[in-house]
Amino acid sequence: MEEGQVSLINELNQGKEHARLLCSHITSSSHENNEFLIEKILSSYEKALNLLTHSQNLTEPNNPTINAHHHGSSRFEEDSPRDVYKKRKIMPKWTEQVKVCSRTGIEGSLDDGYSWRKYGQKDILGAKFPRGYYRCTHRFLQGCQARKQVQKSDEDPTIFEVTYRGRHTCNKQAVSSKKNMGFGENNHNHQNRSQEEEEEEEKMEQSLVAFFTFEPELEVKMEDIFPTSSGFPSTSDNNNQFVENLSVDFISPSTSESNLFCLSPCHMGSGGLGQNVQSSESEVTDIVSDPTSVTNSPLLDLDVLFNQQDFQSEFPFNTLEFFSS
DNA sequence: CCAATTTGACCTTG
DNA sequence: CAAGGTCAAATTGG
Repeated sequence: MEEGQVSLINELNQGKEHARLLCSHITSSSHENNEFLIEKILSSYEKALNLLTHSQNLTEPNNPTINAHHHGSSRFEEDSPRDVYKKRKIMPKWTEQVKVCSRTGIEGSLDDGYSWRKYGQKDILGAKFPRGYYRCTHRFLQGCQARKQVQKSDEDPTIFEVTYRGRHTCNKQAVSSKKNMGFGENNHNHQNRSQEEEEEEEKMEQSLVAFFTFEPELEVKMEDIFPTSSGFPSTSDNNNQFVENLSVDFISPSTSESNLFCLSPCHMGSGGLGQNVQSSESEVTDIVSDPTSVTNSPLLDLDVLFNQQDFQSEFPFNTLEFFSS
């Protein structure tokens, strides 16, 4: 898919998400929260409209993760030892920007409910922080090929860009270990930091707790955004587990003033381009099928409205022509 | 003692 | 050839 289309769909999806969040919080939440969400919704649709208006020039210069190459390579025979590299091409790949809010220290994490094992780390040219490479813990037990890369954002150190590759084929969405949340960067290139600082950061990071599985409503949303996503499991098992693991501070009203925004995955990135989905042709059919996402939002009207236009990440037709003609 | 992480070497890709 | 991605031996940690 073309970059502009990705941007457009992301914007629309984002608007949809904010609207839905607003639906579920509009009765209970504070006034400011509602206002914030409304602003985000307006901004998303504004950007979407701009994208449509300037449809000739849709490139997003500042997002290196968008490289929607569709290698049509349909030839991969036997697994030679070095087929690892071939497989890269045909695996579905999507990027998620995760914000770890740190105002109170514990408001989110990169734990997505799966257990990952780190297998590498690289300094990336032009990036302040190294990139961590993770694979599914059950790769050898069950041959699960899922992998992810985690990179701390240059501008905002509370934002992590998580790129998933391949889906989980393992049954066990085994207990996620607190240590495997993806804070991969270590400090071999930050010599100027004091030991105290490093220890402080480590403490903070280890105390972060899962949020993707915290709010039942959110799980449904994540599946709407990532129809193919196995990265955000929604078993109630996991849910209970994480709730049990939450610290009292986190749940208590005294610190919950703005949990709403931290629970929401932030799709930021310049130009409003944050979350994007790419996939190889072999996966497209999987993505476009399964329109059966049902939520039990209190405001059914709005929900239905948005679900009717459930903007898929991969359209079976030319999106821009469809919208602009 | 076993499992996870670290880290430099090695490999692929553009 | 340089940059990114993976491997695997050494190290760390529970």
